[in-house]
Amino acid sequence: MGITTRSLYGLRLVVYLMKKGGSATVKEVAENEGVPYRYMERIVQDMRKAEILSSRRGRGGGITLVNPEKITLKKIIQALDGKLVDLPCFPEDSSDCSRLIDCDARKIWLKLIEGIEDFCGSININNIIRRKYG
Amino acid sequence: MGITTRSLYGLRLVVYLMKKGGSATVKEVAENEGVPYRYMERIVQDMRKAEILSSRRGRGGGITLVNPEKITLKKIIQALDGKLVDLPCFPEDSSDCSRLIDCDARKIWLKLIEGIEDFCGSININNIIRRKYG
DNA sequence: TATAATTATACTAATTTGGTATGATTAAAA
DNA sequence: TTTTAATCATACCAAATTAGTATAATTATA
Repeated sequence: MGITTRSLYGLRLVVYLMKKGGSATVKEVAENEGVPYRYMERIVQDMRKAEILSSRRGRGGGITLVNPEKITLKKIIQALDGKLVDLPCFPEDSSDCSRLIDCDARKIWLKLIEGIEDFCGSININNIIRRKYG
Repeated sequence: MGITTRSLYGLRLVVYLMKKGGSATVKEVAENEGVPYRYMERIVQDMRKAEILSSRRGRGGGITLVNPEKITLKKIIQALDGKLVDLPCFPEDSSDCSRLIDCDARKIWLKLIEGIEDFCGSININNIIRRKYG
């Protein structure tokens, strides 16, 4: 289970903006966080689509966190990697994998996924940065 | 965070052997679990090195779980994928990533990893199969 | 009108994953 | 003692994913 650089950089972006307590340009964040600018641009776009942040175009524009106090690790990873955990045994599509019905192995994986989703959903970035918890 | 087919098949192997309650040949397991034989052979080798199972060569040989009651999801994934969760920000090597000292983002990732490791370590396959818990 | 920003999309390179292939080794049975 | 049935050790390859670049369009301000 690998953490991608997309999520890695996405979290850095969120932390950066929270600490700054306002807006910034993508360029500023990329430079300060050591992330390739073009790459960061694309990460920002996905986060905007997921409504983690909003943006303003044109000179003087930039990005702002939408609801800082509600951003969890789960949201960031889902926005950038699509799924939090990807189980490659052909889930909802059914048709494939004849073993699916009453597959004990699969039940164990689903248990794992549920646990990870709950846990990631409970990791509130703002609370951690503000030292409210943990 | 993707689950690999190696871990997927490794867990199937463990469940198969537990239900059978004894030994089997790699070929038997591969056929019954719908896994390519040569691939399963390599998975078995890594699990043997991790002492999840033992093997006997030659005609009449096969594989057996070593301590079925102690096998967790953590052990299986670590044996087959190396790390449970891989954080690509150059950890123990230090030298790389000048941001490392007091990096809040990294602390959050380490918190996640710790949580996942604890959780996976608590998922005991035998207990689940025997319906002792869960 | 120039400039500084985001947006959209296409492309490419590197790495990882998933799987094959080949041959050696071991041990039991014929 | 030879055949057969099993694991063991490596090397190889192809497909998919990930990481990152490139280009041009759009938007808004100065």
